[in-house]
Amino acid sequence: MPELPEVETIVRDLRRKVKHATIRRAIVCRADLVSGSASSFETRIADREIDDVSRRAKNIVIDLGTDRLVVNLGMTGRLSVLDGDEADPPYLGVRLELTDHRVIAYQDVRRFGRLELLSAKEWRDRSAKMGVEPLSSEFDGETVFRLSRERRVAVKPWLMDQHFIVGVGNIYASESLFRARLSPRRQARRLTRRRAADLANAIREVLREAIEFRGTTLLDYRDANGQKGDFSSRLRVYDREGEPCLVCGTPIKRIVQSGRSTFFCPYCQRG
DNA sequence: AACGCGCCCTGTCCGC
DNA sequence: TGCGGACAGGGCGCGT
Repeated sequence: MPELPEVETIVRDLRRKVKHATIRRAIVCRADLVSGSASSFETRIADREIDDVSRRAKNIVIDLGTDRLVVNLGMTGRLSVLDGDEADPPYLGVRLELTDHRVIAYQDVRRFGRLELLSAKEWRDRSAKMGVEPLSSEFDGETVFRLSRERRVAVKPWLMDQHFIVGVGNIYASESLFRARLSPRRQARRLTRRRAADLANAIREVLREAIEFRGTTLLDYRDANGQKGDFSSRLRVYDREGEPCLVCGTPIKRIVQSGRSTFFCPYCQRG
């Protein structure tokens, strides 16, 4: 479900709401969602203060001092702050009860998500192995050019491979390629420096705009307040099969690459 | 090594 | 109306 803009939206909400709050106790309702045993997870997280909330790739990182609670939302995970007197929401996986009686709730219909408790060092090592952040200052056309060398895979699945660039998933991969006027089927290694620069700019632009609009809700995504994202209506190709291209009017095409849907304009994206 | 594919799981929608 | 299949924002592990 959530790609970089959706995760970033949740992180900003959470930071504002629960930074410096203290977790009184954790209750694991679905043991398969947490790493290690449910009881050790509950024990380790009790009586911890939340020093900060941040994002790395598509992960929400809750800084608990010596430990990091790392939440990956999978396809349908939701993290929200509840008042505490309300009933448990559906598909509740984990409840983090705060000392001020609010509750951070993790819900997940499909249970592809994960909550992991790592030491600061374990998290640092994990983070060091991840790809480059597309909104960081080290990301530019040269980065895209360098990382794509010798990659025979098509550029669209390459964009979604978190070993190279993080945070871009199925929606924003299609949207970035449309803005850069690049064919999703082109081999990554065939990108010229010029095309790589166009793609880097398109990625940054679409991610920034999507964050401004608080992310894209197709079905399940909600922010930390339970609200939908507003970027859905700004999508130019994703989920628009058969509809006219907003630039040239050609019907948008859907193909399958690496088992995932790709949407593109066969006329504008010949390059 | 790099890449494609199946799988994890539940819900929804569409065609017959 | 009912049913089976396709599909859904992610990521891992397997085989080639």
